Amino acid sequence: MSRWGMATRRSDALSQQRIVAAAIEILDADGEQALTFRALAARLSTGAGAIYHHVANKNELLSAATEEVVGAVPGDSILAVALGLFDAIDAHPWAGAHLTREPGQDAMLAIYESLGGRLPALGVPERAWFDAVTVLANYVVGAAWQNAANGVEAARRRDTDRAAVLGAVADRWSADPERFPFVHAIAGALRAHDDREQFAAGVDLILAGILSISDQ
Amino acid sequence: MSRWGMATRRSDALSQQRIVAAAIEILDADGEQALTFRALAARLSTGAGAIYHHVANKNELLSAATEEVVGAVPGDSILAVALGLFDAIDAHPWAGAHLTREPGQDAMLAIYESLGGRLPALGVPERAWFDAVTVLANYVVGAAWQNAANGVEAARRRDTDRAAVLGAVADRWSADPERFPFVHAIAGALRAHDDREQFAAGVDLILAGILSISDQ
DNA sequence: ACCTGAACACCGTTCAAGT
DNA sequence: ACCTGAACACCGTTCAAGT
Repeated sequence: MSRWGMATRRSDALSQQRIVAAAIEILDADGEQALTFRALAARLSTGAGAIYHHVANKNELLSAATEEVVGAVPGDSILAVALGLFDAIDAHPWAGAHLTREPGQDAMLAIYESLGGRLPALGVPERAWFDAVTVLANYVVGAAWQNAANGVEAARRRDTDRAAVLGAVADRWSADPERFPFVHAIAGALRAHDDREQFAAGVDLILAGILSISDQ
Repeated sequence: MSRWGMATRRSDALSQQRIVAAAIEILDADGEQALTFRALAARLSTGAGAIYHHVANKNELLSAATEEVVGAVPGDSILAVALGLFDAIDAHPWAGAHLTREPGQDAMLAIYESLGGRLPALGVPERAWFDAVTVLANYVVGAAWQNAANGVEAARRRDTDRAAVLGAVADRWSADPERFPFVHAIAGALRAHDDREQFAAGVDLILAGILSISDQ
């Protein structure tokens, strides 16, 4: 064996990294239900059982894939980070689904850090940090996933775009003004709204609350 | 046949209502993964296929069960409604999981209505209603589900209580102060905190933001 | 040590056959 | 019309057997 024998190996040898990369390709191309160990093994030209030598189970695989696409979103401000997460979840809806399915996972840690890390510099007192970042993170992930789910729904119904999906939701919201007067009142705003802009307005509302609490 | 023949029938005849009630019993007793059509059919002394005459599929069944336990939470104020939802999701964690899995579902409509319906009386201008209720609903459902998931985790590890679970999370948050300085800084607050009280503080923060935006 | 792929123990859903 | 329960078309995961 040559002296670089160890370095070359089989060039297609399995690894966590290659498995997660292949999983992300499947998830992005065909959605969450397309990710099965059989499909993943086929794409990696191996057996389904081989994957278990590198990832413990499907949940860990999804967590690793989620960390890959939402970890370390850059941004100079809380709003910039929030919009970065919004875009990442819009591009990878399955990551939004996984983040909400497992609230305590490691990927959430990175989100807490990148959103909350800017609070001290804003002059927010330490006693408010925990509440502030909890509200921010829950809103950012929840609203981004809600938006991404609308995109998935629009893709599922091949004949409609995202505006049509929102219109359909607005119709449903308007359907029962007696039981749901408030929802009926905001249905128009839903129909007219721009997802990303509205998302940013929500972040601003929370920031206003944080600063208002801080002054007390 | 007697003249009350129609009214009596088989007393155990299937119906949406009975199926949903049985599903909730299974979900509350043994958790989400225990709800299978076979287990449900066994509890109802029928065949699995019979259920499909009354509910379209498992997703619809979960949606109906979720509406049952989080629909129409009473409360005089936004905080009271929010705490009612917190308690409902704490008592039925699977409902929290389902609400976050399907953001656009009907049960969410009721939540928007009960949380947002109090905004007009607070003097919040109509242009702020949509943002305000979106932030509120995402925080309430997200944070309540996060809390409930901690309870599920505590139950799963039979030897620990909820405080121990939070302590373990806090340990994880403290583990890497270089990469996660902010998370490290708030780990202490997590360990010490009271879930329900902290949840209420988050609602207050959002309400402060709503009122601050309203004054502009 | 890593890989293979058949086998196991399940699922949700369908559907011919019954009442 | 409603119910029955076997059958279908899958899953994630395990594990004996290979290299």
